[in-house]
Amino acid sequence: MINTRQKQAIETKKKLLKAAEAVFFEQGFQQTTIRHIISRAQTGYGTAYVYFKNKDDFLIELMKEVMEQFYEVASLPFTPSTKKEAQDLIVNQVRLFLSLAMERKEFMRIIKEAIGNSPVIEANWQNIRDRFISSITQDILYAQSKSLANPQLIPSLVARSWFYTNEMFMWELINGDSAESMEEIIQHMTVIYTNGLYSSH
Amino acid sequence: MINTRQKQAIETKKKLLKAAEAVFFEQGFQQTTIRHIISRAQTGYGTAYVYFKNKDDFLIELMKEVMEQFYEVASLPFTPSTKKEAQDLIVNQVRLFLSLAMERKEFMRIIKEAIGNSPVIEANWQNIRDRFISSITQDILYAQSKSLANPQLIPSLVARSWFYTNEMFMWELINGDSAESMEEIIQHMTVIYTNGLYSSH
DNA sequence: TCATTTAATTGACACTATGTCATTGACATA
DNA sequence: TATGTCAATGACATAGTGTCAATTAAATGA
Repeated sequence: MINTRQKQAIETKKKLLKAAEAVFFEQGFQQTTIRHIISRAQTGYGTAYVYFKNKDDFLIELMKEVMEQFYEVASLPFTPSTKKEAQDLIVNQVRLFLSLAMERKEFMRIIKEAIGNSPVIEANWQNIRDRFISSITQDILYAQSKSLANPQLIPSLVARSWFYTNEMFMWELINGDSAESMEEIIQHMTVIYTNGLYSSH
Repeated sequence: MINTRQKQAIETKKKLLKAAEAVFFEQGFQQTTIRHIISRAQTGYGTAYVYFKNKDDFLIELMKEVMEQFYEVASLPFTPSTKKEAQDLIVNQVRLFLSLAMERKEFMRIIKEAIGNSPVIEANWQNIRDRFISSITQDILYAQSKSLANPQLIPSLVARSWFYTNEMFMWELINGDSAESMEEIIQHMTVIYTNGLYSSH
């Protein structure tokens, strides 16, 4: 059912996407121009605009897969019956979140750069944030209902606090300017989150 | 000792700075062009480049005053002898940090936008981060030496965790998308930081 | 006072990038 | 074979940047 023409079109779009990814990695997002991309893809200038609205659009398409993976991590189940169990589940989710980002280090760097540059990509990232935060909010509500967590705290506020810390350490790790290992970071974040800096020790 | 010419020059630079600030507020950082600025300042196009290297340079100059104020908040003394006292000092510092940002709401929004756009401005902001983080690191070391804080935690890691939360809530408040009041946010952040989510209650 | 030097100001220019659109030509269709 | 369709194209209009030679007006000094 797919004729030569359609194959050709799909092929061209793929070529452009691959070229865009390569150029993004080599030059960064800001430095990349449409001309760089079409030159690498060996297509005419106008061809880029047949398949993509603009530079952002290339990255949005490339982001889709990673976005899906983040959404999966965000929606992991959380039904602990003890504090110990809760801590284990939390550590596990953080590890998945950070590992996923680290597996796509270069790509995440491009996304970081683009967030500050393109409102559409910022909105995409905000979507990921919102999914994690609402999922964590549910988790805290559950923990409160089981008398595991401090019932006086506002779940959505605590969820944001927790996610923001995770996100910032993620960017730190992506940039490679953390002196500590990922595991050390995970352990510390979790201890503070669950027990606090001034807890009994 | 200042002659007419020098006065003229200072006046022109001031005019440009005021114009830049106004245009940044009206159009945002990205949308603003040099032509917008010189048009508002009623100077020739080339004049902008006599006093400023480029658009970033305008904002860098405008940032200086706020940067100083952040540096002051970062270097507040911290020598508590009880946990209660520690908590009070922490709450106080956070309140000053968030208040300062909120007093300059529109300006902070511009800075946020520019951080993602200009590596130089990002570096400036990273400087503020670093000052806060190293100051908080010292505070934690002090608290550990007085047996107030968990001695097993790595101070610089905890400091980053704490500052990142503060920073992210600051941007939230700046954007006006927090449902909660600043005081609620401060209280929650501090409780989690010092006692943890799962602490005795 | 007037000629000369010095310095602030200027806009035209060269350059780079974007997004559009009329044109082209190869494939599909009858 | 003739005709229609659509992917591909690059020239063009537009918009922004940063530079620099020319201009203008103040400072200097004989």
